[in-house]
Amino acid sequence: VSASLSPGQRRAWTAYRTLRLDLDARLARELEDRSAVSMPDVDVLAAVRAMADGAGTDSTGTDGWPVALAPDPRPAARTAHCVRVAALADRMGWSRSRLSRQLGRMERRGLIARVPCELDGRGDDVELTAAGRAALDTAEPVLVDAVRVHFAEALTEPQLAALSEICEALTHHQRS
Amino acid sequence: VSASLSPGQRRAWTAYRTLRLDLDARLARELEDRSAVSMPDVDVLAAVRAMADGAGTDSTGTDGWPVALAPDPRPAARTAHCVRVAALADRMGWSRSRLSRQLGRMERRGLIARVPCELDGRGDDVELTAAGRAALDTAEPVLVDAVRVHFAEALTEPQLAALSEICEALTHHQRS
DNA sequence: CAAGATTGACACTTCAATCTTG
DNA sequence: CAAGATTGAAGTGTCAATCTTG
Repeated sequence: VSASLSPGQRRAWTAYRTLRLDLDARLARELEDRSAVSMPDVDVLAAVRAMADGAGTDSTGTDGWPVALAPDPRPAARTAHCVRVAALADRMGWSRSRLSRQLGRMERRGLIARVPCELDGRGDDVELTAAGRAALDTAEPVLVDAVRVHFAEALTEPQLAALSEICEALTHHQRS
Repeated sequence: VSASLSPGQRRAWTAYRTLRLDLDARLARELEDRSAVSMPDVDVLAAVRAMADGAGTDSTGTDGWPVALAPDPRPAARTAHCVRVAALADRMGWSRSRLSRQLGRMERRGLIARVPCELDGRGDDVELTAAGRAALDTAEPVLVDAVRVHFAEALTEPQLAALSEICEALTHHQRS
């Protein structure tokens, strides 16, 4: 099977790919300019806070705040009250290796700490430092504003609904 | 300005972000499984071929084939008949540094060659090797098929049109 | 000095191998 | 040995120097 795409298909693919490149770069740039952290940093900080606090599988903060506007948390598996690396990785949909490296960089910068887990000597628990909490408090509104300005407010309600449906359909189609 | 997003806005953002992550990973994976090259490799190979052959600013191959399904080529600046790194970078919308590194990796793998430019001794011309051409010939249909299966054919004509308009609107909004 | 191009330092990501503890 | 977690090696990307030639 190898013909070309139709004009309509090609237009959509090009438009999607162009948007993806521009928008990601823009959001990352604004976040890094206006806060001390990067997108992956925010993902981790928010996920750690969510697991430490809220306990549950819930992806939404108590105040209606999205957990860092992250994508679907995968089916969560909680362990105890401490935040294990594997549980965090599963919840975020990240590989262990990826998370381990990200935690390493963040630990060096003082955003998180790894403390040996009492209950199970293999590996550590992850905790937010005061600096990590502060950084997250600064970064989250910056990120939400950027998403609002460069994405949400540029679309009408019907457009938002159409985009949601299309993206969800594609995601579902692909996972099937 | 810092309130939360509306439910519709949040749904759209989440759907978009989830799609972006899944789809990119899927396409990259299929390409790398079924060919000897990566997405950035294909971008470069196709852009070099397009500049070496077709000359013009045109982004579409003579046979109606998209140049690697790449995003908008930026306003092209051609120099001579040889492919200079800077011209290639501009055309692709890549930084020089990024392209230089990518070319370095590709040269090591024998996909492209850098030959000293006669007309202007600063820097080299980029050429496809036979292996590079072959790799591109293998990879392009693989990539198009993946885009068709995981993107284009999962959407109806009206959905394709709607998605194109939405993505184009966002891109335009952001560049303005 | 300008322009063409590369490099150093670092952030991010993946895969496969590894180390440690249960 | 299983599971928890990190690490080695390599690809990818950015910014700020840097080196070379015009």
